[in-house]
Amino acid sequence: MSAKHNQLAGTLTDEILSGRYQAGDRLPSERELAVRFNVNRGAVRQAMSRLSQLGVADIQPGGARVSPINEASLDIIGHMLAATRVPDAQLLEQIFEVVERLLSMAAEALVERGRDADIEAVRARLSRLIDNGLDGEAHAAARIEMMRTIMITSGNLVCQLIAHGLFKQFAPTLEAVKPYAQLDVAAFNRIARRLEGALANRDRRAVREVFDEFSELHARTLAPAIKAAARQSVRHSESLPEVAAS
Amino acid sequence: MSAKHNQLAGTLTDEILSGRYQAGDRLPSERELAVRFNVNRGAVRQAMSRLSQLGVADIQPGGARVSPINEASLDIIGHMLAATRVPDAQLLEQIFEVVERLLSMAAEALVERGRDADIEAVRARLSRLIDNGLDGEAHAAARIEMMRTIMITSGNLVCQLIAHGLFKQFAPTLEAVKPYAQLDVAAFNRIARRLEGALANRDRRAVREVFDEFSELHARTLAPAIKAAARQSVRHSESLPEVAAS
DNA sequence: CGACCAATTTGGTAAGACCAAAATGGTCTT
DNA sequence: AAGACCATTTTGGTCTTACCAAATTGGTCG
Repeated sequence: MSAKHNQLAGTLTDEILSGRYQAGDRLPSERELAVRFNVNRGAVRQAMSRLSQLGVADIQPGGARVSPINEASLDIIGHMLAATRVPDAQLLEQIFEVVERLLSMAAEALVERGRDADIEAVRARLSRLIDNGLDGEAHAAARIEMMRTIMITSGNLVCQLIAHGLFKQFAPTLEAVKPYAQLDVAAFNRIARRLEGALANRDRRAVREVFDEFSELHARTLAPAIKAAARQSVRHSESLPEVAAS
Repeated sequence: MSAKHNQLAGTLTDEILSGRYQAGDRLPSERELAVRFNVNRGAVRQAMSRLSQLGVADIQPGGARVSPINEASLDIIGHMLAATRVPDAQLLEQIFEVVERLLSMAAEALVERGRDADIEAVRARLSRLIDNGLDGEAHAAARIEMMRTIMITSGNLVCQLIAHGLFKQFAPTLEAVKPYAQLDVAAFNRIARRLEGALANRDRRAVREVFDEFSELHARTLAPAIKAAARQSVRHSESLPEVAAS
C-alpha cells in the first residue's frame, strides 16, 4: 500500500479527471478533506501540492480551484491511461500521433546532423527488428527501444524530455495493450528496410516519407485493434476510503 | 520575495543544471541543507519534493541522487531558459523545432478532421497577421497567439499539453528575445497567404509544405539573430544565501 | 443597492518528535 | 586477505501542534 498522500492525490486526481469536479470548481478545504478521508492535514497538503504541480488544481490562499485539463502537466497522461483497465483508445492514438511526429523529427535531425556512430546504432537496432524470430510482445518492446534510441541520439533535449515522459507513463499500460497490438509484420519489414536504406544514405526526405508510412501502417493496424479492445474498459483505481459524515 | 522553499528549490535546481552536482551524485542530506541555508527542514523537504517531481533528483530513503538531465520533466526547460539573461540559443532552436512540428501536426489534423468554425477562427487570426500595422513585438505576440489557437483546436490533448507547457515556460523569456527576433515580413506574408489558402481548401499536403517553409524561414532569420544576441548571456538567478560553516 | 469593514475560513510556514529503511563501518568467518 | 554478516548511524518519511497571512464571507452602514 502506498502512502496516504499518494492515495489521496490519486483519488482527487481521478475525481477531477472523471468530471466529479469541473474546471473552476472549488475543491473542499484542506481541513475538510483531512476529516473526510481521516488523514492528517499534512498528508492533504502533500496531495494538494501534487495536484498543483500536476496542473490539475490551482491552489491559492483562500481556496483551491480545479484547472482546465488542457493546462495540466504532461504527467496527467499517465493518470488518464491508468484510469481504465484498457486505456482510452483515442488518447492512445493521440500519443502515437505525437510520438511519430517527434520520431520523424529526431530521425531527420539524426540523418542531417548526427554522427555516423549514432546512425549505426539505430541501424543495428533496426536490423534486429527485420525478419526476426521475436514474438509480438518482444517485437513491440524492441520497437519502443528503437524509438527511444532515435529520440536520444537526436540531440534535441526537448524531444528527449517529451519522449521520456511519454514512454515512462506509457510503460505501465503497455502490458494492457500488448495482447491487442497485432502488427502487420510483412508491411513493417518492407517499410523498415526502406528506413534502413534512408539512414545509410542520410537521405532526409526518404526518412520523412518512411515515417509517414509508419504512421499510416499504425493507423491501419494497431489503432483499430486497441479501439476494439477498449470496448471492455473498466475503471480500477484504488481510492482512499471515505469517512461517513457524522 | 518568494517563499524559502521555492528559492531553495531554484537554487538547487540551478546548481544541478550548472553541473555543480553531476548525475549520480548524492545530494547533501535534508538536515545538512537545512542548517546550511538556515531554513527549516520542512522547507528543505518541500524543495526536494519539487526537485523530485521536476525529475532532476531521485529521492529515496537513505539519500537523494541527481538524475540524468534527459530523464527530467519538461518543466526544467523553464529553469534552463531563465538561467541566463538571454536564453541559450541552441535550446531555443530545439524548442522551436519541436513546436513547429507539433504545429504542423495540429494544423493538418485541423484541416482533416476539424470543424469549419475552428478553421475560420485560425484564418481570422492569420488574416490579422498579414499586411498589418503591428510592430515587431505585437506581431510576435500575435503569431504565438495563432500557434496557440491551432494547437488548442487540434483536438489532440497531448499536443495541447506540450504546447501549453512550452509556451508557459517560454513566456517569461519572450521579453528577452523580442528585441532580437526580427522577422522577414515579406517572406512571412507570402507564406502566410499560402497557409490561408491551404486552410480554406482543407489541403493537408499544402498545409504541411507551408509549415516546412515556416521552419526554413525561421531558421534563416530568427535563429541567427537570437544566436548573436546570446553572446552576451549572463546568469542572473537569485539564490538563497548560504550560511558559512562554523 | 452598493461600499465598506470585521470575523472567519483558508492556505502557508515553522518546529519538534518519532518511525522505517538504507547506508555505513566494524567484526567475524572462511 | 577477502567476503559475509550484523549492529549502529544516517537518511528520508510521517505525524502532530501551533501560529501567521491572505482571501473569503457575511453583516452593517451609508
